[in-house]
Amino acid sequence: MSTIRILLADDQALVRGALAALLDLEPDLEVVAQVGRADDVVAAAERSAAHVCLLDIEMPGSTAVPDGIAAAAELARAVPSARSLMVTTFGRPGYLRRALESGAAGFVVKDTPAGELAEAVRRVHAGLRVVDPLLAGESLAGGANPLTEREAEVLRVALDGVPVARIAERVHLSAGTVRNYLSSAIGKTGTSTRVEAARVARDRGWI
Amino acid sequence: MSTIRILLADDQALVRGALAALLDLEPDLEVVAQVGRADDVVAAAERSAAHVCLLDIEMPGSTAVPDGIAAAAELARAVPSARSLMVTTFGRPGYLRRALESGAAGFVVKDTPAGELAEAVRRVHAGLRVVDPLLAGESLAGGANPLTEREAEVLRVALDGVPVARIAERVHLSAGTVRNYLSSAIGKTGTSTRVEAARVARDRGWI
DNA sequence: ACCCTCCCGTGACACCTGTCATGCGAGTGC
DNA sequence: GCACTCGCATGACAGGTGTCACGGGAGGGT
Repeated sequence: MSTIRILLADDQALVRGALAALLDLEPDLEVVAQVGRADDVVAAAERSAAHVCLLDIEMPGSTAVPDGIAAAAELARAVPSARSLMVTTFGRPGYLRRALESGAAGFVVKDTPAGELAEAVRRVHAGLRVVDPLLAGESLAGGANPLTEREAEVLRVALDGVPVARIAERVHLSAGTVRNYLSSAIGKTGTSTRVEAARVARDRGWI
Repeated sequence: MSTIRILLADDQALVRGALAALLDLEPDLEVVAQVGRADDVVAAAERSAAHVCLLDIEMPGSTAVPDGIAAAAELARAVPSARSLMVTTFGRPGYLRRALESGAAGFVVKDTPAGELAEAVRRVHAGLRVVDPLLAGESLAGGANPLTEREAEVLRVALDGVPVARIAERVHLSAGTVRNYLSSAIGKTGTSTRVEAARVARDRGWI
């Protein structure tokens, strides 16, 4: 039986190398490529003919492919023979939903015991879906994203606490309009300031 | 020659297990304990007679030992035979300074190539200091922490964007006093809102 | 006792923000 | 055409926020 060819994508070289060491302990697994940027994934997957791609979500990239979820979407389109297994620090419900919508075959958080990773890779390679059952429950309970595209846009900028005027110029809207969207988002999130609203929206994967 | 006994402390089980796999590839290194909380470090280090402790900084813990830096300080006090090597995601200058002040013998970021970790462990075990040279430069350039203890305290709470009134009750001060401290911190950080101030203070390791 | 410093609080002011009602133009469907 | 929705903008208001000057009171040193 031939080995499963794995691509590792994580921006932290130490974690990448450590995961490679962990997976290479398994005789049926072989790490054939490693990248540190989301926009390098597709090319490396093609070149290495990887079967399974372990993708971190929080990873730098280009504007077109800014993170691991976007990389999974690109991969599903460009290299359909490769299957994506998301490996992420944060178990945000919205991450899971967006990852599965983007064509990922599996989703594990970095809290998972190390021994289970190899098994997750095998299951993904076998065509099964692998999803943390706890997280799947949260994701369903959380419900859909109630924010409009504009609300999400201003919230993303509001995350780092800049004044409304600066949010307005970054998104090319008037300050008054920005305040309207923020007010609406504050209502939908049940918070009382724009920064609180932005933080809960991020934690729910809404932005 | 006997092996170097290593304790691994990282809250993410997968990363912990992967680092263990990486280090166990080296014949002279042996991972003898693993913990996932800052306040478990000292007991595990004593029990396992570890020589070198790899400590993640961002790690949950008790109020007395809230993170990896506090664990390093406790370790230096309670188990002086064990030496600490900090391994962290964020290369914030203040982290480095605080870690060294707390008695850590080394400091590497998770961007480091995987092959260098084992060497860092050996050097720490040999009594040398290991510090990322790039980070060391930044740390010196950054200068000392200009914030007073109170300013740092209110900024920590301000990080998540809650209204001033809620900051005031959490730190047991009047709202007016909180606004005074925030105003001072905003001036020292060169920002214009409390959340911006809190974020730059955090990124510089001031809080 | 005296002065001095430091921490905390208060009050006042201008500005920023969150909320709400309203309006205007560009589609869209009938 | 007409009504309708939708995205964006405006204006007004109350309350929150950042800034500043000032003051009391608890140590600490002499």
